[in-house]
Amino acid sequence: MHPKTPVGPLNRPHRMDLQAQLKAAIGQAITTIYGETVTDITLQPTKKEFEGLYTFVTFPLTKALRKSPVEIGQTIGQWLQENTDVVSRFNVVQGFLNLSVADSVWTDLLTALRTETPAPAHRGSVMVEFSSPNTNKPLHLGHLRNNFLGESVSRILEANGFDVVRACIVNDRGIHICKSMLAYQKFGQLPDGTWETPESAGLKGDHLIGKYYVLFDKAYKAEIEQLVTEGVDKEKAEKQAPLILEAQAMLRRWEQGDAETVALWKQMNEWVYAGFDATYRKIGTHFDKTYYESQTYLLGKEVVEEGLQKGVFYRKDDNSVWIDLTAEGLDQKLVLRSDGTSVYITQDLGTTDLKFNDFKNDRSIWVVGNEQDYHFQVLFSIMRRLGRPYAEGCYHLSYGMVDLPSGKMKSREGTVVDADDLVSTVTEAARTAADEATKGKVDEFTADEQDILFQMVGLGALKYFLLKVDAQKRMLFNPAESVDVHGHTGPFIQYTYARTRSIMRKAAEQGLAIPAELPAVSFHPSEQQLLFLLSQYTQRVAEAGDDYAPSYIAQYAYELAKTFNQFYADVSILNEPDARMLTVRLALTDLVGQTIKKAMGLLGIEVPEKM
RNA sequence: GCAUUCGUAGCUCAAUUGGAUAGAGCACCUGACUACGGAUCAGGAGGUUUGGGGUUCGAAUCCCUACGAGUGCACCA
Repeated sequence: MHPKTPVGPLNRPHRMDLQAQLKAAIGQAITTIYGETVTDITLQPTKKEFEGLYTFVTFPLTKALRKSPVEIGQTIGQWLQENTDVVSRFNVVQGFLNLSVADSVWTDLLTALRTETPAPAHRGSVMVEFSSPNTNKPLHLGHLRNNFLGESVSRILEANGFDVVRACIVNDRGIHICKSMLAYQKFGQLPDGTWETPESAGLKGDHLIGKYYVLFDKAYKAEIEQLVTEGVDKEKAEKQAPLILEAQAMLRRWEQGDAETVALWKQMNEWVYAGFDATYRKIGTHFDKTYYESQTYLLGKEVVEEGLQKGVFYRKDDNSVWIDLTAEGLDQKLVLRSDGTSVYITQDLGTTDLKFNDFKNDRSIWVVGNEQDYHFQVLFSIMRRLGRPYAEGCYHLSYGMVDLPSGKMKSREGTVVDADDLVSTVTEAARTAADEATKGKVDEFTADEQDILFQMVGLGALKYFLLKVDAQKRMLFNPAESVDVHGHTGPFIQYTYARTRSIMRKAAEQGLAIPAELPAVSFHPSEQQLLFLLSQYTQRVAEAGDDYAPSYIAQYAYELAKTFNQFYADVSILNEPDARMLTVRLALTDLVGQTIKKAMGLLGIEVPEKM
């Protein structure tokens, strides 16, 4: 919190923090005029249709001061104008006091924003778990939303002073992998007697394994159908089909460590991981730590034991172990089966302990879809009941499903959008868009440079499309809109960045330099708007960190780009005859470019020098 | 049925966390010194914020209720 500081030319809050300056001034005005102390003064940006930058709402003061909202506004406004050098003008509309800021303050602000980049205070460490793929099929659109969110939140937290451990828990065991393995055993041999590999098939490893998963499903369905025509009812048929029995048998062999089964499992997983790695590299994410469920699925039983001793859990007559969470508004929940084997939550209890023991993080975040909201409520409640000191630092970053215009994505119906295919599609769309742009700079690029650019722009479009929406909301993925480069899109922001860079290059060619201390000028409204947005960057990053919300940053980056383009249309930069004005506008342009780059960086989106 | 999330322009999303006449983009019209980069900008049209109550000086936001949608309610993961 900012200490109460006298307002005046000699001593006032930091010049970078315009809001704090104004708040302090208003606080002092109220104290001086009315003899009252108001602790939380809130300001809001002034609506566009009124003159002013920040608005102070006086309605809440009417009771304490026993004056009309208008009178309070007039009095405070008058005082601020006369007694501070921050407020240059003011107007009052009902209970709204609109304050305009003096040019000198703007100059100070721009200077400070350009020269002072305070590093965030160290806030501790956090683990962000995301992606969490299954090893039986390639990544799809849903994973992309998850990955982009996880990567972006990681970067936002780093910007807020956290050390981040990116963690991935791979679901590499279970019946679904056995299905792929079994199909491979049955159908993987080629006519020449050799066995199919990613190389011989010309497929990424994850896609090859996905292919066999589909083959299993087809053959399995055929068996069910056959049984049904023989008069078996469907439910029974699903359980009796030879293929599913074989897959279950294979899972048992795997659990017993059967050499041949484990060897096949390892081989197939290697292929899958190679495929995943390629995708992760392409979309620009990596993990500091990967946990494999094959190594963690037996964890958690000692936690159950501990819970029983502490009386947090109880054992039923049939030997199963439960926890009663009705006091928290939840249900009774099974934590260990009657045969002593684990359920999903048992494993998570163990894995959570493992994660905190491994890295001693202050916080831990799970980026997992909202169908698991209840699971995480239960998990965190149990951790609190067990007295885990880290329980309060646990957070489920829950996100909504991605729908297609045709409806839900369903792997069984083949409506899943494949991640690799999608990346290729958006990259090609960027190429097409560049062809259509009348004044793009891609002609200056080599073929390789173009490939890099189109991937950057395509991924920019895709990432921005998925990140601009509030994570918790279910969203509609419209393929046509996701590759759009106009309007509220990633490429629009990338374009704006390229524009700022183009101007800065030209300025450098002309030998124009920007001095550390900027000359005094009078600011155009669109310049004030830009400066205002620039001054809010740090705060928006902090809010995005507090709420784990990349969408805040996405919205901000768009606003900034849009405002810059307005500014660009309103005034001349390099053609400005007044040298002082030109200098200030260059400084603004430069700062906008840097800020766009930083903001997009927090989203995991790169920006090009030219496009 | 119970729990939970959500419902804003034709469509996709915002709304500084309770503030002014609810804002952007797409789509649709109209315009911008052959351009400091037109992948841009300006303007027009488009709304009973699902309906109905309540709290408040003030509600898209908080409470209640009805309707509609998603998700979860396995000794699956």
